[in-house]
Order: sequence, then C-alpha cells, then structure tokens
Amino acid sequence: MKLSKRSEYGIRALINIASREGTEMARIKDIAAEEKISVKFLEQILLTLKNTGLLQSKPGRGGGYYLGKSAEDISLGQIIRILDGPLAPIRCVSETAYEPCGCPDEENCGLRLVMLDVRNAIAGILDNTTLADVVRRVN
Amino acid sequence: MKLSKRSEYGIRALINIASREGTEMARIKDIAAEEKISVKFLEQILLTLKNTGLLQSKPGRGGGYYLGKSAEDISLGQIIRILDGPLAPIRCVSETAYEPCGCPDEENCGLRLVMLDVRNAIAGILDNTTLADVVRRVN
DNA sequence: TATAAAGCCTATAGGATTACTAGAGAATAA
DNA sequence: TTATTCTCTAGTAATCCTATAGGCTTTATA
Repeated sequence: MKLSKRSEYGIRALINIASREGTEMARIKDIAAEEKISVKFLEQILLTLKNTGLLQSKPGRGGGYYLGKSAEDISLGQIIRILDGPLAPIRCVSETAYEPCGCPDEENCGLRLVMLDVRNAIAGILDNTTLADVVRRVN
Repeated sequence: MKLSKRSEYGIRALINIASREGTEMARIKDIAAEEKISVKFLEQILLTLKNTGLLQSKPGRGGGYYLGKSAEDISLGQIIRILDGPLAPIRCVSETAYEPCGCPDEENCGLRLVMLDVRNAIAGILDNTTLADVVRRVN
C-alpha cells in the first residue's frame, strides 16, 4: 500500500509551488533544494506534471513553473494517478483502470468486496483533498 | 497503493481455508488449483503464514493446513502486514513501522497530515475486518 | 518397514519497477 | 550573444516481485 517517491516528491513540489502562487515562479533547483530532492529526478516529475496540464512553465531567465490550474482544482488523487497509476489496491476495484481479476464470481468475491471499501476510502480522501486544502491546513 | 500478489494470494488462501473449518484440512495443491495460484509460490506464502502463527499444519498423508486461531481473530490487516509490510503509504505515518521522513516540521507537514488520514482509513477497514467477516459476507 | 503423501526450507533466477544520472537541445531574457 | 531555465530521451544500478527448483522431514498406511 505504498506511495512511491515519484508521487511523494511530485506532491511536495506541487505544494511548494502552490504556496508561492501570485508571487514568483518556482525554479526546479529551488524546489529541489528546499524539498531535498535530486534535481534531475524532480525535472522528470515536473515535466510529466506539465505534460498532463497540472503545471505550466516558462523557460529562460526569470522562468520557472507555475500551476496549470487553480490550486482548488488539483486534487491529490489526480496527482497520484498521473505519477503512480490507479489508487485501487487491486485492479478489479479500480474506477479509472478496471480489469477483471479472474475470480469465478466477481460480485461475491470476498477479497474484492473489502478492497472496494478500501479503494473508496482512499479515493474519498485523496480525490476530495486539493492542493489548496493542504496549503491552508499547514498555514 | 497496490496490494502485492503475495498478499492477494495469501488472503485468498486463508479465506479458502477458513471456509472449510471444521470439515477437512486444506492441502496446498487443492487451494492452488481452486484459487489458480502457482503451487510453489503458494507454498512459500503459507509457510510464512504458518511461521507467524496464523496457520498450523500437519505433514504427511491426510495432512494439510488449518487456521492457527479463530477466524474471528485474524484480520486482513494482520495478513497484509506479515506478507507486505506496513499498511501506511509513507513510513512517517506508520503505527507499526514508523520512520521519520526528514521534513523540517513533521507536525505541520501537509503531505504527512493527509497520508495520516489515508493510513487511518485503510487500517480502520483492514484491522476491523476478520476472515470470519469475509466468509460471512460472501455466504 | 517400505512407500507415498503431505508439508519444510533455502536458493536462485528472470523480469519489472524504482529511483536516479547523464547529456544534448530549445526557448527566453538581458 | 550569453546565461539561464526548461525539454526530452536514454541509460543504469539496485531492489523487488513473482515465481521455480530441488532436496529434506514428517506422517499414515499397506
């Protein structure tokens, strides 16, 4: 049930960027230094986030990253799905990436029923917590 | 946030064994066939479960596996912790395997606060769902 | 007591994934 | 034109996952 470093770093970086909104652009190397993340690794993560619309960027002097949409509209669920894949512990209970697990009767599979509850609990939190919520909660 | 095959198979096998309680012992090869799991892989999993007390066994003709304690007293949380490690998405919110994550102020780390909620939601379900619950729910 | 049936235990191997590293390229501002 | 910043692709070492292999021990029974 682990969160990968990719996702952890991605979320930390986005929180970092969100908390500067309105003031300055965030440079990779500054974020990396503040959050203690390898510059090159963070580069990839931010690029992925940019290519999926969560971030926008401007190259060159004075450039950097900024949010691609309002912090109110970016949920942790979105971020993790982009960086790590589905939230569901097993595919047969995934909303966004369902796949049959092969049990004879999926409707009455005990494991599936429990994992469906788990998925819903996880998604209930992560899809309803935005970057804005997190930034507010900390300050 | 994925459940490994080890844990998935382990839980399926335990449900299988629990639902025979009182009648017969469960043989590895029968469980493997019914649940479509590699015999050798299942062997390892059941052995681990036996060495941690969740299962007991009897070798030789007429032997097999049976529960080491009541199905009421085996939670899915226990099983997953044995086979996969901690339920928490990140170590700094684990009850059973805490480790500092290195942020300057853990109490006010946004990521940590959210992941603590997630961990509690997952553990709340998995630690309070027993094998007996699962077997009941399906029948 | 020999034999077959079951579990016990350790080693290992291939593939996938994770977490990075490297380096060249393109856009932008001063 | 130069320094700065992001862009993009490839590679790599280590670890983890999912098995597979094979010999050993225990037990029941013919």
